Amino acid sequence: MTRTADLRQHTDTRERILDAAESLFVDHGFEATSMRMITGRAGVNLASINYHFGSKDALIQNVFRRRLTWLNQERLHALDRFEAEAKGAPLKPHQIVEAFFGVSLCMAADTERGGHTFMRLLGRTYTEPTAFVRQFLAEEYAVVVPRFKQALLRSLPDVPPDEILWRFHFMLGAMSYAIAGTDALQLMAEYELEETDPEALSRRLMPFLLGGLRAPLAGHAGKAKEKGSRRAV
Amino acid sequence: MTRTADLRQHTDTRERILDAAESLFVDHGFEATSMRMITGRAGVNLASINYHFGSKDALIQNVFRRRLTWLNQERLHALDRFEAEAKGAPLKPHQIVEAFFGVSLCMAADTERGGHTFMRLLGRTYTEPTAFVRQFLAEEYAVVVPRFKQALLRSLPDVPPDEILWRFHFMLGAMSYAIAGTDALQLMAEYELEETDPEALSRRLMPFLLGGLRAPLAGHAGKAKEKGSRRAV
DNA sequence: TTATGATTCAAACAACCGTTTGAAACGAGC
DNA sequence: GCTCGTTTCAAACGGTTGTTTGAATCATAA
Repeated sequence: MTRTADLRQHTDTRERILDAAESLFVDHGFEATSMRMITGRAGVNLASINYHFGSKDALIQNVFRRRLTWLNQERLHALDRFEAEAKGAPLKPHQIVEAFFGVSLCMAADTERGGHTFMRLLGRTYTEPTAFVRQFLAEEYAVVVPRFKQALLRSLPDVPPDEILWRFHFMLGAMSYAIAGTDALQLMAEYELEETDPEALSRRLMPFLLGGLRAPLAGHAGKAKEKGSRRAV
Repeated sequence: MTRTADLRQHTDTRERILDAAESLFVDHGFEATSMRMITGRAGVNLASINYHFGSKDALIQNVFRRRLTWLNQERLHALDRFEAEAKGAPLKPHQIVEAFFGVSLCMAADTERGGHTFMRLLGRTYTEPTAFVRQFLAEEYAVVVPRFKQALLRSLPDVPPDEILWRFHFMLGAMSYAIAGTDALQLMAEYELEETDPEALSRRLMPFLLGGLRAPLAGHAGKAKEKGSRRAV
């Protein structure tokens, strides 16, 4: 067997399984997606998942690794580019947001090669209850999150460190809902939601993220009530 | 049988099932939580779920309805109070945010009666793939979302209507991650995340939401600091 | 006490789950 | 031609799923 032909065979059914699993996971979740559904859509034999990946859990990890590794590299490269451009000076907040979330939205805009599907899946998985999935995500983000946190710390020196991390987390949530949420929004507001255009989404989301990221801290003068009828409820 | 005793029996095991299901759904998701797990934790017979609720799907709906109806009523009441106070004038954005998200965070702060558990579950369910759950959520929100949208429209007359809805959606995502996310954050940043204090969360989240909600629209002059470094934090 | 309707219970139901198996089919090297 | 490692295939594995059943148990009303 030539080496190339060998790999072709491998990757052919492997990719078909990964594609089928990815889209089915988005629509039904991990648990509710059976291996028979996956192999059925992929047009391959039931046993081939265990043959190529070993188990269903290993398949899930491969679904993520296939795209997430590349995505995080792109995020870091974007940050590298801005930092090289800044020549040692702290980046501006909008550059950091652009490096992380802009790249993410760019991937979410790719509807043809499955980037959109994957980003929807990824957004929902941050809050995934399953232990091994969350631990796997933690490993994938172990290097990228501290890099962005440090960049934000330098960019916003007056903001306490843990505040930065929380706001990063808030931004992550807003983005996940924004991507996964064409459905959820259409769901809550039964009328038209015309624009699924990815560039329009970016134009909407980025100002929101920056506005939240740079918002004045609570306890700074505040807004009129603060302790008045703040939580009248 | 007296009417009261009859109902007592009903609600006793009913409530135990609902409590057990709620906490198990948060930890394992709907599909991965079996009826035997639920009845086992509740200390009731396996068949009692089908006896009291009819099916597992109906149980899921009851888990939500038990708290969501009340939550949405509180949200509307808070809005009513602010509007009565304003005597016809448009509300300020922070009041609207307070009415919706402040009430939500207030429920999430209740760790003793399960409010915290439920809000974590609710946050993850907005992006839930299962069709019938999402449709159910849509019905529950059918009245409250338009009310808040209209209040926001009056409060921010310069912002286009669909922009408002998107930003409401972004805020929803940020809050969901904030509540569900003590785990996710601890996951991405392996070091300490000392404050789970609900009031501290409110102090962090609310400025972020308001900053995002009131952020200048894209296409306005651009990012080159808009008003100097007005909100440089 | 007896009769009655509401709950609880142990047991079983068919259907599906993820995984394993051993044989069949395949393609490349001798 | 034949051989050998890789991949595919149909079939079955034990176990779990949500649901149903019919008898046992309970509390009340007569």
